[in-house]
Amino acid sequence: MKSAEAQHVFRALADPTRRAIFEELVRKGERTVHALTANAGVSQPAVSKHLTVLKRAKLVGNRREGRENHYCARPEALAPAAAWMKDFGAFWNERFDRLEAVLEGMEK
Amino acid sequence: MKSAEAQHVFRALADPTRRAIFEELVRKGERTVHALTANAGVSQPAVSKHLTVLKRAKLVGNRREGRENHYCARPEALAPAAAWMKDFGAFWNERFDRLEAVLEGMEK
DNA sequence: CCAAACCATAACCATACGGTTATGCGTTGT
DNA sequence: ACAACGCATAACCGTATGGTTATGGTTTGG
Repeated sequence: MKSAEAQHVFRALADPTRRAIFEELVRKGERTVHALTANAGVSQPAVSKHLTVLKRAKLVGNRREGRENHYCARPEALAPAAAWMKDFGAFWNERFDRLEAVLEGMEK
Repeated sequence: MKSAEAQHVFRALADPTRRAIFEELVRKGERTVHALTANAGVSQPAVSKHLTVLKRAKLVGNRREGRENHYCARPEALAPAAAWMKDFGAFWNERFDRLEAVLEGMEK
């Protein structure tokens, strides 16, 4: 099922440091681990571990280039969580019917 | 900031048992702790603790009636998480700009 | 009135989690 | 060649988390 993916996404987003890393990748685009560590407020190994969790949720991708590892955000991976909100967020359904079509496009 | 609320919501949704409880409340409406325990797959105290977490995130409300405690879903509380997705889900913004205006109505 | 029902809290336990420092391995500049 | 860099992994640690059983306080049915 898709809810299995949603689990990884929700779990990944539950940590503020992880969200901050994801946010930086969304705003600034591709980033090396070194660059991310500078703003993360935690050690480099901690950043690496967070990136592993984000990658498991498919929220980030990486591109190895020599000794550098470039990570980028994959916001499409939010889709499972968004789909869950669609199904169980009555508020969402009421006011954002248009979203339905959007999410269907995402499924495939 | 609103992100503080988003933290509680994301944290609450990170656990599958908690999501299941929320789902049941959304689908079946108001429910007692006893009724929720029947389908939760965990003990009654566990359900009570999950409900406490959900309540902290304002995802549920409760109404004491004699010895029974009736809980109900408050899907509006998903809004902070939805807003976060709006801000950092570039995929959505790109292809579904219309969503932005709608979400702004949500903020207030 | 008294036993049973409903629920929350307490006390406890194993494990997961987020963080650290230490290390090691490939890569790169000089 | 080799020192320095970039990153991941290992080893470790304190605390949070999710679960359990035990308990106790109201409330209710008979």
